[in-house]
Formats: sequence, C-alpha cells, structure tokens
Amino acid sequence: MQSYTEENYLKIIYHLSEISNPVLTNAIAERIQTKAASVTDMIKKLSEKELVNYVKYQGVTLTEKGKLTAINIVRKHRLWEVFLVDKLNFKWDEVHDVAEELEHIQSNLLVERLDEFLDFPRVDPHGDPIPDKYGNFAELAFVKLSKLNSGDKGTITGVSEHSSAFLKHLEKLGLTLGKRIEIIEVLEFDGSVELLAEQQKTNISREVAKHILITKN
Amino acid sequence: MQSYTEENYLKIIYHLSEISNPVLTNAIAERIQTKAASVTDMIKKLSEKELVNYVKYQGVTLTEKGKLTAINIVRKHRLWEVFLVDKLNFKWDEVHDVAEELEHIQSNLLVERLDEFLDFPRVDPHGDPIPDKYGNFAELAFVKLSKLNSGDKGTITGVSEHSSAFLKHLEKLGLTLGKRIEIIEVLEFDGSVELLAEQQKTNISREVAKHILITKN
DNA sequence: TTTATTGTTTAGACAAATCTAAAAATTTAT
DNA sequence: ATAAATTTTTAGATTTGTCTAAACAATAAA
Repeated sequence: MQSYTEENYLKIIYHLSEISNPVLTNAIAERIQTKAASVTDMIKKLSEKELVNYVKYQGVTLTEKGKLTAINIVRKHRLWEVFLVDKLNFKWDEVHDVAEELEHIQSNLLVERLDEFLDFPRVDPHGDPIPDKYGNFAELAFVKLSKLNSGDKGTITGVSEHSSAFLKHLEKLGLTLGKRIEIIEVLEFDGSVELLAEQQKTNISREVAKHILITKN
Repeated sequence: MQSYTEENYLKIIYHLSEISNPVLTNAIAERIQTKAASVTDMIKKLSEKELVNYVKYQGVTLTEKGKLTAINIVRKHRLWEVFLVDKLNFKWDEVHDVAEELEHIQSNLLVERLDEFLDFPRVDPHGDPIPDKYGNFAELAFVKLSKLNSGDKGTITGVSEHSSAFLKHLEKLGLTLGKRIEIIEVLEFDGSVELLAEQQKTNISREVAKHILITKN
C-alpha cells in the first residue's frame, strides 16, 4: 500500500514518461510543485519499494509494479471525472481538482461498482482513454490532435469540449467534423500546432488541439 | 482549512459529545485508536485554532466553529453512504469504511450536487439523520427500542451502532430497516426485550435494544 | 487523610515529507 | 579540453502526527 503522496509521484511519473523516458528529477519537481531535493528523496523511497528504477543523475522509469499502480490511479481519476460530468453536471473544466482527490480513495469494490454505474465508459470528459481494471487501454478509433506529430494525417471525428464558444472558434478556423487535416509542425516552445486543412495553413494552440479528436488515416 | 487528521478528531469529539460533555482524553484515545498523549497534543492544536475549548484534566467541548466543521463532515459521510447504497448497490454494512475516506473530500460544489443527485435524503442507510448545509438537523420522530414498554408497536427506522458484527446480528434476527415490531415484554432482571417481528418471537439484549431506533405507530 | 489507583499531561524521540544551502555530477559553450 | 552553466544530490533542519516513559492531578479506598 502506498501513501497519498507516493501515489501522486507515481501518477506524475507515469504521465511524464509519455513525453520522455527516463523522467528527470526537475521535470517531476516542476509538475508536482516542489523542490528537486524533495523529489530525489521520494524517488529513493519509491526505488526501495521497487516501484521505480532509479539511476542517479539519469532519472527514473516505472517498474511493472509501479506502472500498474499508476494506471490504476489514472483509471480512478478518469472514472470519477465521468461521474462528475455525467451524473453531477460538472463542466469538463471543473472536474480536475476534485478528481485529483477522489482518485486516492482505496476500495476496489467502489471502483468496479462505479465503472458499472457509469456503464463502462471508454473515455473521460476530456477524451482521454480509461484503462480497464487490468491496466489495459482499449484501442480507440480516435486520438487527440495534441498527440500527433508532424507529417501525421487524419480526419476530425469529434471534440471533447462542447461549449458554443469553442465550437464557434473551430468553425471560424474551418476545423469542422469530417475535415481532413495534416500536421505541419508542433512548436516546441508552446506546444501549438501548425496544420493544413483544405490547403489552408492554420495555427492552433495546444489547448485547442487537446480538444479535437482525430481518426488517423 | 483543517488536515485530514484534525477533521477526524473533530468528528470523533462531536460524536462523543452526544454521550458525555466535556469529552475526556481517554475516550478520544480509545475511539481514535491512539495513545492519550497523542490526543493531548492534538487537542492543544485544535484549541489554538479555536475549534475546541480545552481545560486541562477536564476534557474538551467543541466551539461553534468546531461544531459546524464536525457536522459538515458528518453530512458528507452520510450523503456518501446514501450514494453507495442507493446508486452503487453496497450493503448497509459495507459502506462505513469507504465513507470514512470520502467524507474528507474538499468541495462544496461536490457535496451540494451529490445531495441534489440523491434527491435530498433526510437519513443515511443506518437511519441516522443527515444535516443540511447549514448544520441543521430535521426533527425526526424516533426513539430507542430500549425505551419502549410491553404492548408498544412501531417500525425499525434506524440503528445507532454501525459495526458490521452488530449489523450482521440484526440481519440474522430479521430485524432490518422498515420491519414492524411489537414489544411483548421487557424482562426485569436484565432489561432484555421480547418482541414480535413478522409473527416471529425474538429476544434481544438491552445492549442491542439500545441501538435500534423505532418510529412508534 | 494518607495511600493507592486511575487518568492526563509533559518531555523527549521518531518517521514521513518537505525545505534551504552547499556539494557533486553532467551538460554546454568557449 | 577546460571553464561555465545547469541539473541533481547530499546534508542538515523543519513540520505534522505519532510514540514511550516519567511526572503530575484527580478520584477512590483504606
């Protein structure tokens, strides 16, 4: 059993692993809002518990055990987000902080019953996939535009944000359902995306890219 | 804002206050599964925060501020219990430990939306009343079974003891929520109660009777 | 009304998670 | 390749909540 804090470290390391592996101390420190020295301390502890592999000055990677633990927390986080939006009428941008707390509740029965109650959702309100209880992610027909790299091509098949302000913005950019797009470049410094839609070059912010769902083809 | 631990102390002090006021150090120590010295430490801290009034060797009482905080935790605990039973099909003796964790989630929006989602329940699955967001309890018309006399009739509307051992015992006796009962006799020498529940004659100890709540009708 | 018993508090220590400041390793630039 | 800049780690201190052992207060018994 891990402490609340240990769980948070594992979750952050899991998310950062998708960007760069191994994960560097400073990257964790920044994300978890703490000092590098504190991160080093915690990494040592997680390493002793065999939840991460740690090489001094190189960074950390999750062990199989650590990865399963992290995925389980992600699962709980996303299920609770679905609950908050679908059942309690939260907006998608109001759920994060509360889910951040709820993800640490310890009860397998609770998680499985919640999953059932929500009718086994495959994605959370932001379009992120929800792993099953064994830690497996279902293959999804779509991926967030923000996950694509230069050269990738696809079709807009959905959005994960339904405010009329956002939809009007997309319409103005010509990024509507069914449109084919191609990524030109993902800008390093702000994560904004340069793309081609109907011979038209457009730049969209990372925030916008996060809420456009693409079917690669 | 109080820590998880401080919240637990306030809640326990609130519950113990209903039995004896002021609440003694040892009583808290026993309930919270810790040592008297630790309780003294925490009481001092709560006293500095003006959540309790503390007189050395005499015990503690909650201040108005402390009482409101405690009642809010009780409110959340009981609302979550309703959620677990009504929506996730937990049994009434499975909910306590999970609710014990959920009661510490910090979000007023969450609590109010949950209350609404559950259709503003007045009592939890054990029959305990749920205070409103201002800390007020609705008047409920129940009395301890141990206060009844022969010939009295009523309906089981709650319990005031939530250990799963006790709840299982009641289930075995067929004395579950909603059952109608009639007192046959209260035995002089040990205070045990002979009663009729669904044509079935049963004898329960005074201790058990003390923890069953009855609506006379 | 001393003595014994029980209950409570103090003193000092410990583990978890954090911090600051300084040292060490690594990377980048000259 | 050596110096400079950056990143990471160590060392030592701090805070929160806990503990044990000893001292102190209150209550009950002789």
